[in-house]
Parts: sequence; structure tokens; C-alpha cells
Amino acid sequence: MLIATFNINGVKARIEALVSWLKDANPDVCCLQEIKSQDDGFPKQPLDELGYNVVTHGQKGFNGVAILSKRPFEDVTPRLPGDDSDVQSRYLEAIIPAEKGVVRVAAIYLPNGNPPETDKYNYKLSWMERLAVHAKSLLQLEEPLILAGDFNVIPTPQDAKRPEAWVNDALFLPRTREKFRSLVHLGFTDAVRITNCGKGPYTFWDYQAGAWRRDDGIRIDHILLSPQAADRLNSTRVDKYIRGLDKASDHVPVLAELRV
DNA sequence: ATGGCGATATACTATCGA
Repeated sequence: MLIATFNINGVKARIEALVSWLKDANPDVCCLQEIKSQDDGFPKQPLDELGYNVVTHGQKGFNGVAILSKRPFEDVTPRLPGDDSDVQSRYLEAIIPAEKGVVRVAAIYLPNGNPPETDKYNYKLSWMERLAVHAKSLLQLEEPLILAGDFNVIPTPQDAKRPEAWVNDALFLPRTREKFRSLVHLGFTDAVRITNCGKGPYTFWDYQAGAWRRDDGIRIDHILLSPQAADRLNSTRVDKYIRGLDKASDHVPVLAELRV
């Protein structure tokens, strides 16, 4: 099973690019973030024509996540538990049939948190704490579980071309990285990191300041695997070429192939 | 160099993102 995550930065502005990439990559499952669309406005039809079932958890203007799956969903649950007052659409969980049994997939759009001296950063940290609590309970199910999305976390200096440029940023502050580590250390495997060594690969390049031209990227889109999923990991891939196309998202797709 | 870009709604300007 080929599982992908892609921060699309506006699905309506990017639907043709998304369809083109899906035809090339042909993932079985794709988690999308920043759809910037309400559920009603999501362009489901061109994805349906490619054979994808689509579930969305959108909101007006910003945020919003979706999951595409070639196989029909068995169960779908929006919203991260732990705070009923949180109205931002950043989490969508689904159970999807696999060749052997099922996999549980969560599409994640973790808050950015900038600027750090504001409630935005507190929201990020509390969201990460809620994610850890929920993930811990899901791990007890002992099933293949995939947390895939834009975590807005640069885990280590290896994950940035210029780590010194990010030291005061909510994506790279020590407290952010500590929270991410404590999530991973519950028992997850960072699929791209374990299949690469050295700097990169990067998954985001800013639109500004010639970041793409200078390969000034960061790795913030992650696929975290439960032990039962990690044992079945074949390979990972980052479709970097997508960033070089016209009107590209500032993120690129990240993929993992699992024997499930 | 707190933004040089880009998407979207609050729409000819403000907001958010990272």
C-alpha cells in the first residue's frame, strides 16, 4: 500500500496539479492538508474520476484536511479529542481496508505556532499534547497506524538547509522539538528519517527569497508509523520535482510504501 | 530584511502561512 501526505495549500487553486500528480504517483491513500475549503466546496468529482473515495474536514478560508482512498473507508472520525472548544479543522482519522486486515490513517495539520510569544504558540504546544494523548491510546490497539501530515516541526538540525535561520521559530524551538520527540518516543518510527541519512530530504521551500532556487528547504511533513506499520515499511520517497512546477504548493508530497 | 510570495475572505486590503 502506497500512502502519501501532501500539504496542497488551497485545493481549489491546485486541483489540476493534484490530479496530474495523483495520475503519476497513484497512491492508494493520500492525506491532504490546508485544503482551505469548506466540505461543500471541495472538488470531489475529478478525484472520484481517478477512483478515489474522498472524506473532508474543512473550514472556511484556512486549514482543512482530507483523505483520499482507492478502497472505501470503513470509519471516519474528524477532530482531535481533548478540547471541544477547538474549532480549527486539523485532524481527520479513518480506518481503511488493506490486503491483510486494516490500517488506521490520521491526516494531521499541526498548528504553525508563530509568533512564539503569543497564544498561537500555546495553542501549538497544547495541540501537540492532545495529539500525544490520543496517539498513546491508539497505539494500545496494536494495529498498523499511520500519522501523516504537516507537523510544522523541524525535528533536528539535519532537517533544515540553514538550521541557524530557524532557532527562534515555532517550528524549531526546543519546546517544539521536545514535544515532537516525546510523541515519536511513544513508539513511532519517522519513516523518512529512518530511510535517509545526512541532511534532508526537505519537504517545504518558502515562496519568498528564492528559497526553492537555493534549495533552502526544511523537512516538516512527516509520516509516523506505529510498530505494526514500521515492521511493514518497504520504502519512502519525497516527490521533490513537484515544487519546481508552475503554481506549485510550497510543500511537496511525501510517500511511504508498506506491505499491508 | 517580521518579509521579498501566494491563497483566501474580511475583497482593491487584511489575514494567514512558515
